[in-house]
Amino acid sequence: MANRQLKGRQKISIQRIENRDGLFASFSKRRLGVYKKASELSTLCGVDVGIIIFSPQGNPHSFFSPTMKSVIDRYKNPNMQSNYYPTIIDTHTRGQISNLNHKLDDSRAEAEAEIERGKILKENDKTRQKGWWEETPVEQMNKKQARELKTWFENFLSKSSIQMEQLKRGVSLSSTIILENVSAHGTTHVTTTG
Amino acid sequence: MANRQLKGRQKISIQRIENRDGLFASFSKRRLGVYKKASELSTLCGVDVGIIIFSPQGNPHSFFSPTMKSVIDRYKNPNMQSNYYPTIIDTHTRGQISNLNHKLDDSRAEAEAEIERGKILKENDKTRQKGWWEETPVEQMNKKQARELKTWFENFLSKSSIQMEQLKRGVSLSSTIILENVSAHGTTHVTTTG
DNA sequence: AACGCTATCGTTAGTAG
DNA sequence: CCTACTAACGATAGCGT
Repeated sequence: MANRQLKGRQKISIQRIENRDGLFASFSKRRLGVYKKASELSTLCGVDVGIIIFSPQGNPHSFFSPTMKSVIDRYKNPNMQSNYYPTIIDTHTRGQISNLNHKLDDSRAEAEAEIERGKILKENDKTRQKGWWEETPVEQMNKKQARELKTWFENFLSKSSIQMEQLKRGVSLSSTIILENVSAHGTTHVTTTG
Repeated sequence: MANRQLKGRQKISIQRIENRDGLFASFSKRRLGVYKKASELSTLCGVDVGIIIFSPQGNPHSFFSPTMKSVIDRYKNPNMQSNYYPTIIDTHTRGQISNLNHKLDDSRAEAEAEIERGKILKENDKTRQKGWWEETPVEQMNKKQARELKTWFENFLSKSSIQMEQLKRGVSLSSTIILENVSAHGTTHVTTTG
């Protein structure tokens, strides 16, 4: 804290950042920013949100809110109260997480997952006022990612059932089984680095 | 402008909004806010972003940036310059849009699409500094939405090819054909009300 | 019920550690 | 790479039209 003559935020024009370090820094900050906005939207309005972002390196990151499971549950039972989820997620997830960690067979992936998870939890802590979200662990499934994304998408597909009917027919997959295997938890956040 | 004693923005806690009107208002504003953040992220960092949001009424909205087509193109040809897209999109899209309008056979959907389209274009106009984005028309395909989402997802799947390989096998679909039929354009924004 | 306004809040660029 | 800090910018809640 030597040079207390900071310039603070300056205006930038929205065009590709050329500086590599600056680009990665901005990507990290803004990716989380988008997630936060999305989670706020989800909580405020009680809606389902899914996001997929490819990093500059080409790695996929995804974010789901409130939950893949909640999407299905709510689809099946629209009258379910919204405060039904917190409990389910809170109790259901803690066990899930450690299970999932054991399922990760790539130790590097596991380490990364742990870091990422800690980051998000900390973020939650910083802005604590989210109800279920503030207690929501984050799941990392580098190895299971494809399955995850697919399952999530399937669920969304099934939600807009009528128009989708014909398309669903072309898509096999036992979404439910996969879902129950790998994800029955709170907001999901998947990152792959490989 | 009678009562100039506005309170301005007040702090809110992030929990479900009970007031229906307020909820819808917030949803509209914040959905666009998320899109804007996502488009900025996409432009600043040159990355692909896809978002799906279900409205409080259960209608799916989605947002893609920069483009489903760009995702594939970039996947096929990673060395392609980023300023390649603006031209393609600008010229390619204008024709696409009117074509798509003719394809809409539900007049209600068409009307809604037009409103939505106008809204986004106006939004673009308000924040003009985005390069290709400021010229990017928005496409509405209520009837084609399922196909769209699917195609987009397929493209993302194919991008993270190695891990996905086995899963892709379970998913048939001629993504490319569909893509070229209904979308070869700039940022895509799909909304369904039905 | 979408749009304009503006005070205020929340996000983030710039910077240092 | 991440964390912290700050100042500035950008998003938006609350109103009014």
